[in-house]
Amino acid sequence: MRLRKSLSEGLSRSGFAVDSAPDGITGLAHALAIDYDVIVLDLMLPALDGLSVLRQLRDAGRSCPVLILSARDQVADRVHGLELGADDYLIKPFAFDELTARLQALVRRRYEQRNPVLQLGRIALNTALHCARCESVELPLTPNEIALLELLALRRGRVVSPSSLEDHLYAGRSSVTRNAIEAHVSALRRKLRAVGEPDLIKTRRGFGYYIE
Amino acid sequence: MRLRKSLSEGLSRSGFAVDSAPDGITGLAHALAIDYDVIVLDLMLPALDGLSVLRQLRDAGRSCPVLILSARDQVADRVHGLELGADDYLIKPFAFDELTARLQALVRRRYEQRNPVLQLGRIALNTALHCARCESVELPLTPNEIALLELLALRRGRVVSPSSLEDHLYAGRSSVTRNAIEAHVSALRRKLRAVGEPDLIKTRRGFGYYIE
DNA sequence: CAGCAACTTCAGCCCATCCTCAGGTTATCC
DNA sequence: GGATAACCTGAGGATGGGCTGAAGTTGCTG
Repeated sequence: MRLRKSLSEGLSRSGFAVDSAPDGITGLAHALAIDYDVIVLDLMLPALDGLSVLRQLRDAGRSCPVLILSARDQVADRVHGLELGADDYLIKPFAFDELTARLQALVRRRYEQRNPVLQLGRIALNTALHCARCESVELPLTPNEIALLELLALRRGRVVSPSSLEDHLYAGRSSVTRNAIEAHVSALRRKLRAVGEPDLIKTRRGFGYYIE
Repeated sequence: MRLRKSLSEGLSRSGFAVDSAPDGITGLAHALAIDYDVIVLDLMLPALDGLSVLRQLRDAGRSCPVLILSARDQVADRVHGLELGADDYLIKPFAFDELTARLQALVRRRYEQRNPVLQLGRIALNTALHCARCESVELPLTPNEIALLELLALRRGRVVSPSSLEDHLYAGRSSVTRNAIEAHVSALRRKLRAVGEPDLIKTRRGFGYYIE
């Protein structure tokens, strides 16, 4: 309980957008519903234990990176977790900095594995460096604009709904106006237009935005 | 008992084509014989309990999406169900809308995972991009028209009632004239006619619309 | 504390989209 | 074959979704 809350707050402060769940079933449901960048999974969970959550996640074909938290004496479980496809583990108690470092490594590795550079028309989007270049000149994008562009790029070929974009930009934290997303899209388009890519981000009325 | 009947009727009214079975053995037999889009499985069943049904279904190599219905105090069973490969669960009592929403999600996920493009005659309907093409030229469809076409396409081979279409287009929100649907169908047909597919959407007088 | 950058909200505009109406057309039933 | 109900469709006014510039807010930095 206390651990969950303090982790949540600490990670938020460190710049992660955090969603947290009180038990295994809820957590699994979230993990199946949302494509998280990384999952921190405590092996000691109410309702559905961590290993089962992990197994079902993998059985569902989800490759999302998972970091396991385990007690010092849960050696067997930890090993089992790694066999089931966990990507890293940490033994409680741990230094908070250690956790953020590992998580960043996992997130980075994930995007790099998928090839960190996505080519979108004349725009080269580097998801590892979080920057976009047009013929090797860097676009001056803000964090939200980059995040938006990455979300659309990683799901290109699909329409992404504004509410889904909200979820990923804000992780359910604040409740913002629907217009916030529109404003960011607008700003992003202006900057794309300035380098001669006016039609990269398209609108599908009534559904959302998409690329390609 | 009562639950089964009312579920059956409610789901039919919501546009699902429903088969129901009074006990586990019958249900399992149906599930093995027919490749359903989705299965709603109550854990409390006569003759053969839900978990056994699920296990045998999975043992037979069937990957059909399964949604479990369980009582609030059946936590262990629910967990077990998820371990056995159920895709979602709902705790009784539940809101009916919640059920239809989950079922829609399961059905859609299934189709989209396979292939987001449905071929309807010469029309290629992309459910991920929410657009329709005829020999690579895009049809200028409005959101409601696309939604309509997708609903009919996902249930092709079956007649879909106007009230079911209403439910899905408006999510129960507003109450519109019955004519609204007719108007949209009309507009959709006109656009299909323009590309040489005049008879894609057919009318079954007194029941509704269908494709193929 | 001032300055600045990023973010969110506000307000207004534009126009695609919707719904309804009214009248025409087609199927069904006796 | 006529009556009736179900369905079709074009037109037009109302709606509201989406875009954008500008103003207000927050939070960081020096």
